[in-house]
Amino acid sequence: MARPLPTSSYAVLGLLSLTPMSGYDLAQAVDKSIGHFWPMSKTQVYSELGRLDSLGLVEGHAIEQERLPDKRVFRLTEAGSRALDQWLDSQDHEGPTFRIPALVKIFFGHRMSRERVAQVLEDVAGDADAESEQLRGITELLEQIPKAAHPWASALYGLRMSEACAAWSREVRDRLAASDWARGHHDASLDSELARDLFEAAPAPRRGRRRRSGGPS
Amino acid sequence: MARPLPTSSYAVLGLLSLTPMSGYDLAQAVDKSIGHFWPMSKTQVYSELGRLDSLGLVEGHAIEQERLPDKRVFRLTEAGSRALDQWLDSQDHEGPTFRIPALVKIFFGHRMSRERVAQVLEDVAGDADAESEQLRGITELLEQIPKAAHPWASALYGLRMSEACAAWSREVRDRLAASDWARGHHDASLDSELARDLFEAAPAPRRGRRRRSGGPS
DNA sequence: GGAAGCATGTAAGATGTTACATGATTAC
DNA sequence: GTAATCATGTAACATCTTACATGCTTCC
Repeated sequence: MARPLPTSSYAVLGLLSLTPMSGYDLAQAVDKSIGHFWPMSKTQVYSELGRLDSLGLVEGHAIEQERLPDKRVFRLTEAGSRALDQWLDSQDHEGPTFRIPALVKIFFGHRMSRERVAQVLEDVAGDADAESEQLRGITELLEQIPKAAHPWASALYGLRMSEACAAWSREVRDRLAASDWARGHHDASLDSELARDLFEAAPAPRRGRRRRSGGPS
Repeated sequence: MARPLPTSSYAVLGLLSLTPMSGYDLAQAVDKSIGHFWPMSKTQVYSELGRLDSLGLVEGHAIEQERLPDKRVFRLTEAGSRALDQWLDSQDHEGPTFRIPALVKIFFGHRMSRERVAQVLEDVAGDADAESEQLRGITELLEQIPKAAHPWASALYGLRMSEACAAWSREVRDRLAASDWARGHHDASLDSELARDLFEAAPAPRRGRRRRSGGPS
């Protein structure tokens, strides 16, 4: 058993399990479904398809089209279907990752003016509100469709997260405004003394692949 | 003006702005501070240092050590300091990305048994609770340190998110258990009919670099 | 009738991770 | 006294993105 496939492979297998699609269609489908919590670019979809094809997990049929470029429509093979179910059943998946540049800015907020920090927080809240609104629509729509329970659950996740994000932003804004904390900007020297302590304080969360399904001891 | 630097570069600049460090120290510092919302591997830190050095934004001094390998301690240059402040001030940053394999599994929950779905949700909640507990400690600690307002805000973000994640997991669990939704498993055929509609329903959220600061029209 | 967009992809390059190397030091 | 860990990195590789190619079609 070689290195396990990355999550992106299973994402593609999963979408193809719903209906056969071309690479282009797949990329669209990603953006409109799992893209909220597992983004993939168009080209990455194509290279996943290449790999899965060479592994025999999907197979593609060329289809000629009028006034459009020919396309290859891919569908799961038996092996692909099994691989997908095995992954769904296993606990051996990558850990989640969150990458939020705005938070990096906030972390170094002592180098910014109060106003600038407030503005970054505002932006975060604004983005989160927009996302919330969008996801609220999707969630409500999916809620009506009895068969769409799992897509609904996924969409709700995004909704709850963006709500929490907006709430956090406002909580911090109020807290910073209310307290004396926010005074003492451009006082990096003291902060750098503090730095050592901070780095000691926080345990290191390790990410990456987790929960390896232990074979027989 | 060449291609703008990736967020990771500024993350390194930011940490070096607190205190000069070796690559090894930096990697530790990342894990214990911004790693929660901007993870970087050790090796990536080194390659960022290489780039920043060649750009003249940081400079390293070799230091010999007894019974330990020599190290190079890096610090910001004037240009590096300016680059950092400029980034903090700008609105031209990458968008956030969330990659959550467990959610991909949930999305394809129709291929799993009810029990298995419940277990995945449980796992998510468990992980979130563990993360919450850790971050609660950090947050409370930082709350006491007047100068640590911004690190506090960042930690609080992680805390609020993991709380929301755990809450979501339980909300979905209850909802799935209560409703008739969860029946009709292994009924992928209907779901695949549905698939088209789903893909139509959801607007495509585009990610990547945003808010380009518009130059003069 | 030129510009923008759709429907397909491919090629090149940047970003990020896992595995390896090495000598000292500490833990059992 | 061997195994694990620390403190430094480097080399090799996998993942993901941005830019390009191409012919049709729709918009103004």
